[in-house]
Amino acid sequence: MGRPREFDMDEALTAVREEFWRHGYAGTSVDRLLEATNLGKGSFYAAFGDKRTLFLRVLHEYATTRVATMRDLHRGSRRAIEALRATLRPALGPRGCFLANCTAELSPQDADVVALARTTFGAFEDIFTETIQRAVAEGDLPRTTRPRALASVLLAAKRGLEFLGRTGLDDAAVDRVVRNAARNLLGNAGRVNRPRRHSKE
Amino acid sequence: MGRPREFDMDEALTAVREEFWRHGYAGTSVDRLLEATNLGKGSFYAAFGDKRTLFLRVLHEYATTRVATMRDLHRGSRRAIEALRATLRPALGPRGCFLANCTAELSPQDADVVALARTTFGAFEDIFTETIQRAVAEGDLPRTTRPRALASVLLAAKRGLEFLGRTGLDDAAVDRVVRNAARNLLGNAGRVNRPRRHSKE
DNA sequence: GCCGTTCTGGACCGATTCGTCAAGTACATC
DNA sequence: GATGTACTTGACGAATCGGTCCAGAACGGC
Repeated sequence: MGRPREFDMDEALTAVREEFWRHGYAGTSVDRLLEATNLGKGSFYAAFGDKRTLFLRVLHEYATTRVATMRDLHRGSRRAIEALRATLRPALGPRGCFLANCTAELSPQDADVVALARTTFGAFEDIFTETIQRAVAEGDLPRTTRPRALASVLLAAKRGLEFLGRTGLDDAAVDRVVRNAARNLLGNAGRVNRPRRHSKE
Repeated sequence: MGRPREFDMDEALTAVREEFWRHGYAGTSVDRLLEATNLGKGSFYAAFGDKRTLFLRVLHEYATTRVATMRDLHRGSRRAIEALRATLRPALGPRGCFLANCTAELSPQDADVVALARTTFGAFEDIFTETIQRAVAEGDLPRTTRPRALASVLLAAKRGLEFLGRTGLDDAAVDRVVRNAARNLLGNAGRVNRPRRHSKE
């Protein structure tokens, strides 16, 4: 009943997320969103409500898919230790994590964003903990490992590594740090396909 | 010659930094800055130039004093390992690091901020490297330690820990992660005043 | 006391901000 | 094909944006 909408909802939401991701919340004007989605003002406000509501919506969607992806990657891994190593490597490119960026921008003034960040990264920690327990069972981490403790450190390291990627550090440099972090935190057990390098560093 | 300015320059710059810190670059209006500094528009623009120039100025000042403070703390420490442990503990409260926040907000669009971030955190890494070498010499880190590699990981961990503090995690929880990180990365050598804890965790 | 210089406060500017609203349009149902 | 319903387009509004400008005020040098 009624006139069907002409635009693809998912496409529009993706475009919106991309804009907020690139320019931050305050730095993204509604006009820019209209341009990115090819929507008129009426359609926009009818479909999404105001700017902040839409922002929280795409941020929530982003967070839940990130958690789901992470869970799949960990549960689906053949060896737990491999999932942990892969997790350390930031795969998001120079834009960093959408949620982390928004938290950095808005944390002093937006309790909703902070709450979302906490539950999301808390979920990450839970997933890590589970995988670490499995890695211990599989003999790739020492029996003395305290899963939750290591998981929290792993989470912090991951966040820090992702940040370093945003300071204009080239991929090779970031990758070096990632490998160092992996060695320090996860040891060398179960390491496969380690390239033989003879760099001075 | 001429009329002397009525306001205290340092006070004004501090107030400006505080506003940018709390609300981000895009989220801080000039009017807000006027209110925070108690300045008229004429005085403001005459003294500081435009918004972006002022922003970069306080950001630069922040970065250089952070580096200087860090250097003093490390060079002035009696035992190198103590400085490293202390560094891991985020001392900035829930607002996080001003420069890191700005980098997260502006990195895709402001090359100047990115450049400042890189040199600043690069300087941190240099300082860490120096201290780690000292810690090795003092027998608090194993001789097999690769200083630069550990320094980069330490930097990433520090940044990550600081971020966790922004997700509304209470201080006790953050502190637990800090201790875990310290144990994983720095070992237990030279540990003093370790509180005896018997928590379940 | 006079003058040149610098600072101050606020009026003012055009552009942009987020959001509303009304008039028109395209479809489903009957 | 008439009707009702939802979507589309863009004009419009009040508020705010960053920034300019000017008249007046407060000082140092003479």
